[in-house]
Formats: sequence, C-alpha cells, structure tokens
Amino acid sequence: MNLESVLRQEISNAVNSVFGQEAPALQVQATNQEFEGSHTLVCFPLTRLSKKGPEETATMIGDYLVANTTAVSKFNVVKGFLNLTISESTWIELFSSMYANKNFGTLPSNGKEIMVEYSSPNTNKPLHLGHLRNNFLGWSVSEIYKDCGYNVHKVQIINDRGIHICKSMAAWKLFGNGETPESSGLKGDKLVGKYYVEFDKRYKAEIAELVEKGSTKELAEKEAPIMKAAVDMLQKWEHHDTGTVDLWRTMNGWVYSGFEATYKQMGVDFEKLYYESETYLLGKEEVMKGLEQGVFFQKEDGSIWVDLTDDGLDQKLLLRADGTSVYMTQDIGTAILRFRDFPNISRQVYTVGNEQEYHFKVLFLILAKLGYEWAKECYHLSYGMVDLPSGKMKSREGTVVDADDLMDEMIAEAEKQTRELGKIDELGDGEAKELFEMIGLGALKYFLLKVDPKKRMLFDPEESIQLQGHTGPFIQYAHARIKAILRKGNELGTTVQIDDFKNVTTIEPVEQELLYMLSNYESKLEEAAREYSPSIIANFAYELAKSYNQFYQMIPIFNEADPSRLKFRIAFSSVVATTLEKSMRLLGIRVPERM
RNA sequence: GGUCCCGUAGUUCAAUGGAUAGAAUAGAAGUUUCCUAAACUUUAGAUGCAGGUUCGAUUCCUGCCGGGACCA
Repeated sequence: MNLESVLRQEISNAVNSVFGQEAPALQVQATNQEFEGSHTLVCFPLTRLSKKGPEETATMIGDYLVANTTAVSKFNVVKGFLNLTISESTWIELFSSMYANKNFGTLPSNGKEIMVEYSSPNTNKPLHLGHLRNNFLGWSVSEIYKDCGYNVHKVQIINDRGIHICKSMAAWKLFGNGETPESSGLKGDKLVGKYYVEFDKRYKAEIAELVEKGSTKELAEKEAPIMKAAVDMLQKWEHHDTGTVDLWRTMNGWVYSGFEATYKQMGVDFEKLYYESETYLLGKEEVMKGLEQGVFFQKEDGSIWVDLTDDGLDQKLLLRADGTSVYMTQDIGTAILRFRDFPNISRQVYTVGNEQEYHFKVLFLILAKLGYEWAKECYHLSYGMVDLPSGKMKSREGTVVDADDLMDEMIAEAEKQTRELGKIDELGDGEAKELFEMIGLGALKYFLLKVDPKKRMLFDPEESIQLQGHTGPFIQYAHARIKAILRKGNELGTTVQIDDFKNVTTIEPVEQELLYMLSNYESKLEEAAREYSPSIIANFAYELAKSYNQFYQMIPIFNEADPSRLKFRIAFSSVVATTLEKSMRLLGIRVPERM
C-alpha cells in the first residue's frame, strides 16, 4: 500500500464530488515542519475549478476528506495549503503492511530488460578518481533498476586497441628489460601505465633533441624514433603480426588482472565485457553499408563522413582516408553487436562523462539514420567531472588521483579514526579489517554518489576522509545503533507479532516523521531510476538516519511501560534498519552490525 | 565562430513552479547515571546581475557577467 497514491485518489474523488469536475494533476508534498500534518495539497491550481479563493477551496476539500475518508482525521489550511493529518490507525495499518511485506522496497518484475554500460577504460592507464565516479554511478543505477523490477545487464567496452596501447608496448619493448608484474611487484595495470608515462617522457626528450638539431617541431613529432616504433607496432598489429599480437595480448592481460583486483575492491561487477578489438571491424562494415545506402558520403581523399547539418550539428568523420577507424566507427559496431547479443533489451544506457555529450548525440543520430529502431532507446548517462582543489586532473602533470591509492587511503583513515575512538576492542583482526573497509569505502562511495550526477563536483582529499556529518559512516553508525537496540530487544526476549500493533493508539511526531519517510521509499526508488540518480537514494538514506537519530535521542525505548508500544518501536526500528540496508546496498555500501 | 552545462551561507552539497530557500562542515554555546557522543540541542550566515511570464520563480524565457566542456 502506498499512502500517497491512496491519498491522491481520495483527493481526486473529493475534488470530483465537491466541485463536480475532473481533478487536474494534484500537487501533494510533505508538510512543512512548522505546521501540523504530514501531507499537503497545494490548492492554488484548484481555484480555477472551484471559482473560489484558495483558503475556501482548501477548506471545502478538507471538510470532504475528513467526513468521507478514514485516512484523513484532521486538516488545517494555511493560505492555499491544505495540511492533512493522517489518522493514527492508518499509520499503524500502513506500518503493519510494511512490516509484514518481506519484499518491501523491491518492486515486482516488470519483464523489461535494459543494458547499462560503465567503466569502459583504456588499457594503457590505471583507473583513477573519475573512473570511481563512473563505476559507482553505473553500478548503482543498475542496482536501482533491478530493484525497480528490470532485468539489467551490466557491461563495459574495453578500449584495448589503437595507438595508445602501442605506445606502452613500444616503451616496454625498448626500455623494459623484460619487466613483468611478477618481477617488479607492480600491479599489471600500474606496470603498463608506467611504460605509457615512460613513452611520453622519452618522446618529449627525443623531440627536443631533434629540434635542437634543426628539425621543425612538427617534423620532430613524426620522426621521433619511439613514435615511429609505436606507429610501426600499430600497423603490424592491424596486419596480425604474431610477435606484436602476442605482446599486445600479454600486456593487456597484465592490465586486466590489475583491473580485476581494482573492481573487486570497488565492489562492482559486469555480466559481459566487450572489446573494441572485436567490434571495430563490424563498425567499419556498417559504415560501408551506410555509404552504399547513401546515408553517408565520401570525400575526394576517400574519407567517409556523415552530414548532420540538418540536425543542427555538423559533418562528422567516420572513417579516415587510410581506412582506419575512429571512436565513432567502433561505437557504431559495439552498439549493433549488443542489440544482437541481447535482442530483448529495451534500452541501452551509456555511463560516460559529459565531455562526450556531443559524441553520443551524434552516435544516436547515426544509428537512427542507419535504420535501427532502438536508437531512440539509447541514453547517455552523463556525469560531471570530478575536480581537485588544485584544478583539473591531468595525467601528464601527475595530478591524477589513483583509484587503488585512494581506496587504500580511505580505508587507512577509517582505521585510524576507529582506533582513536577505541571501538574495536572486541573485534578480531579479520573482523576489524573488514570493518575498516566497510567504513572507508562507504565514505568514498557516499561522497561520490550523494551529488547529482549531472553536476561537476569537487573532491577535496582532506575533507572527503571526514567521517562525520553528511557522510556514509553517519548512516552506517545510525544503522549500527539500531542493531544494538534490536540485540537488546532479543536479549530481553521481546517477540513482535503484527497483532501487537493493534493496541497502539498514539504515535509521537518523530515516529510519524519516520513512518512518512518509510512510506515514501518506493517512490524515491522509482524517481531515482527515472532520473538515473543514486543521489536521490543517498539523500533519502541520510534523512532517514538523521530522523532516527533524533528519535533515538528523544525517546528511551526500553523505559516504555506499555509493552505493545515497546514492541511497536522495536518493530519500526527494525524496518528503519532494513530500509537503510536496502538503500545503502543500492549505493554499493555495506552496513556493519556494529561499529 | 557554433553547440551544451554550471553560478545558492566562508566551504561542500539540497530544494517535481509553492509556505519563513534546507543540510553538512568551519565559527559560537550546550548535552554523556538512560539502548553505542562517528550522536543530539541552540546560535549566526546564501539564490551572480537586469528584465519578462503569474496568484507565486533558485527553478521557466531573454539579455549580460563569471566558470567549464565539446565541435571544426
């Protein structure tokens, strides 16, 4: 039972009988703290129907609701706002149904399938802070859709071919002395990343040297030996040269095992991985087909383009004159392949930074022009960049924040603060370690997910390790305290039956506030899915935890003389705990039993 | 040159066109006989500028200023 939708229906009926007209879209919102009531109907828009002032309109509806419904027991009118007080029996009934419903907070299957792509790294560099926002966001949106009843396929596309990986390969071959992850003790992705940096360093030095000898800068950029080596490798790779392909495979293998460890720590997973080396040829085919069909056109130099000037965009290159593909070519191939692999998906979501908005606009247009019906069901889940206090992250300037390092730092900080509070006296080493991870990663995930994805956000390492205030650990802590209450309830042998609630006749305002929030959880879930925004869940969980803390402070549960009230409070504490667990799970944050 | 995004307390974030714009931090002042003080209570502090749309604008529209991204 959803209280708000029941209310909407009742109000709709009321408007119908009082004013004799069909009610328009109703504005129902939470009642402002300072007024009595929990739900408020905004009556200004209804004055057109009633042909009366806002106050009178509100009063008429209020009178009708009190007289003709069981849910509304009282009302008051402030200006055009009709504040409704829900009867206590309705609250109890609502709560009983939530308590009895084992699937509260999970919507039944709707038979729809969607695909969510996220992460999608290059194989020449380790994952960094931006990838963390991407992964947490994509993973969380997937889980939100699952709880909304969708069958979700999590995938990524790995950019495993091209000049960038050849740069790492060239540097490794020339200067690596056969170094491996085993011999160096470095994670595979870190090792390959090291040679990517090495390439850049050598390349710059070689250019400088050539310029010194009188070459122009442009020529030097082409003639630098290490660049020639990389380009040579790319050509050999495209012609399936065995040695080059073997090296490529080996080095990518190192990267994948490194990534795997990072994903494991992040707590994200994928159903299927796509590799550009396996999709770019399909992309080329599709471009050639499009050329035949006249969707694309060829320039004199042989390059292939699409003209999007009618759509308010410009011309876009799809295949270079030398026949090599660009990102767009590969993405065309990948999209088509995915709809072949999963014919039942009704939507494809791309979790990619907002600097690629133009790219995806173009991609979806091209797919539509190629005649693919599903193109309009493709969605770019775009998110803002993560800024550092020092400015933008730049790998060349060494101002990237490495994903592994950051996670380790967060865990170490959680350990430090937990030890300072002296909270781990009873825990074994294994349990303590697990707790530090839950807290450290919880803080990090919450920090990155609480912000509206569309918005650019600031990551201040100094402030982000804070575990007080509007943070993940705040919610984890509130949850742990509820668990302590439930444990004590158990020790006292308190058993709760639904029938016990029937004897409860009054509800405190704090309790009502919590019930109101709980009753809204499922609509928040739907909203989060609709908006592709885990931040809605994150903020919900925070508000719930905060309200519970206030309740916790105000009302000493075990001093309650009335046993049915005690049971009621224990029961609704347990629903708050499971709802917190549920919403935090959607963010990928685990909640400890104690902390 | 063109397209798009963003400007809210000192700082980091909220606010389906609705009530006196919410939190958190940092600042000031309090609360530990009672289930875990990573908590709670009190206090001070903000919509870039100028117009427009209307009962009502942080939100929608126009212009400007400031920050960012993308396309050739």
